[in-house]
Amino acid sequence: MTEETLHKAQDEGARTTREPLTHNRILAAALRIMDEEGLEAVSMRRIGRELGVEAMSLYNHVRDKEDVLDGVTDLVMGGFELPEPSEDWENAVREGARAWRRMLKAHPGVITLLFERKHPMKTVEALRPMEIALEILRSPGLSTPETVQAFHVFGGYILGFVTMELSQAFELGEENHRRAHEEFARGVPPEQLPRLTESLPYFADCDFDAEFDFGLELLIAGLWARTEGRR
Amino acid sequence: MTEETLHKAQDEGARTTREPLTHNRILAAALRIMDEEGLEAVSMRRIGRELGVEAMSLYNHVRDKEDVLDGVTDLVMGGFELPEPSEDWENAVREGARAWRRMLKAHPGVITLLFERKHPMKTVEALRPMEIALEILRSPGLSTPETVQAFHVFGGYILGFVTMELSQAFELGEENHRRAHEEFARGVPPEQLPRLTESLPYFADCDFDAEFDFGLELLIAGLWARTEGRR
DNA sequence: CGCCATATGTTTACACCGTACGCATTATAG
DNA sequence: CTATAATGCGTACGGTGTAAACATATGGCG
Repeated sequence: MTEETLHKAQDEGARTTREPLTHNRILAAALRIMDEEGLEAVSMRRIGRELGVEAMSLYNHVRDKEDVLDGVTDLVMGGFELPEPSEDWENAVREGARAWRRMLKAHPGVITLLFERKHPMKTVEALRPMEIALEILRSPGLSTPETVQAFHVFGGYILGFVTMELSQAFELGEENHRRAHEEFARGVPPEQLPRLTESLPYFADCDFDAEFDFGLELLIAGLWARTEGRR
Repeated sequence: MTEETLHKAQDEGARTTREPLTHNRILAAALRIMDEEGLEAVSMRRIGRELGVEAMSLYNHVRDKEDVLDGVTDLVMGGFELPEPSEDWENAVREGARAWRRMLKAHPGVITLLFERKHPMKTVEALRPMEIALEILRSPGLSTPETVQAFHVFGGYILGFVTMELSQAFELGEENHRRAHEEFARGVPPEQLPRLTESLPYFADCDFDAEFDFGLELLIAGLWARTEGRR
């Protein structure tokens, strides 16, 4: 090790603990902000602050904000491990759907990233969950168009259910949740909206896990029945 | 009619064709912009331009932008006519679901308005579609919690399916659609993602109407079977 | 009619956003 | 060492929502 290298290393260690900016560090920071403060909180200035750097410095490692969001999408999807297709088709679909739901709830921002933007995913790893989902759905003998159809049906169900779930359970804390519901209920006239009125308590306090599984089982059973003659 | 009124009327007719700003005119303009240019195009300045007025003038009739978006939500939902509950439960659910899908596709922005914002709807008319949906679902003898469960399952399916549908069919024109899909397909390595590769043509050109009905029938049949003993 | 209060629209200004551009610093290559 | 490239920073422009002060016009009342 030469004098210069030693000196340099010492410099970095002593003078500046700040490690250099990186594409990955930027994406990680953006994901952290998105998960903790919501997608709308992710701004270039906010990411810069998170990394102790000015916003414009990010542009040395990233084309623009779109690029950041694309990267975050790939990051999340690339780290999403879907259970492998098994012989038990019904159980594979069930576990796959639950895994998708867990992932979407863990990173609510990716719903918007995936479905309200033109840009499709770019890396192979990010597309793997989709590949596995198609492989699972196909396995009981579905044709390719039928597989795509099943993907849209299951995918739509999972996506929409989690979206409804998140839109209702947004508040952080039981107390806020309860108060928000009570306040809403006060604005609903029972004589004009009887069904809504009687339903409100069950909207406020319902078992989303069980409800999700219930609808999921309907779809699985229905699709399974369609493939009766092929197995 | 006095001299003054005449004069005034003449003034208004001659000098200024511009009718006064109104809460409703603002909401209508916002809705128009949202449907034609997307939710992200709706800004106070853009609404003002649409009405030949400065942005700040809107604040004489509207609390803030949230208030505008709340109003647009109520406007759309208030004008949304859901088919009345009929004796034929399966058909009522089918037609209800299709009506929801049509509405969400006609006003894609309301998906975001309804599910990515805290503010619930305020007017009775805006809540009526939900009331009717609950009434329909309840009719074959479901308990109230079961009705809520069914609402989440059907609602989630409809919402998610339309979201997927819209996220894929965003491009205006057949040519763009085709080119975007071809470009995406070029980035997908067939040996690593065989299922995705074989599925891509069917993703690019699929019958969403038929696919939607397919999944819908699965849910209807499944739920109908559950109520077997109660009818 | 004159006068004033209220309602409505405008202007300006501030803090945020994404990002184009130019400069300063640092690391590396020749 | 110097020349070049990479990296971070500061400033600036046009966009956003909206607070505050101001201008104008309208309607009521003597």
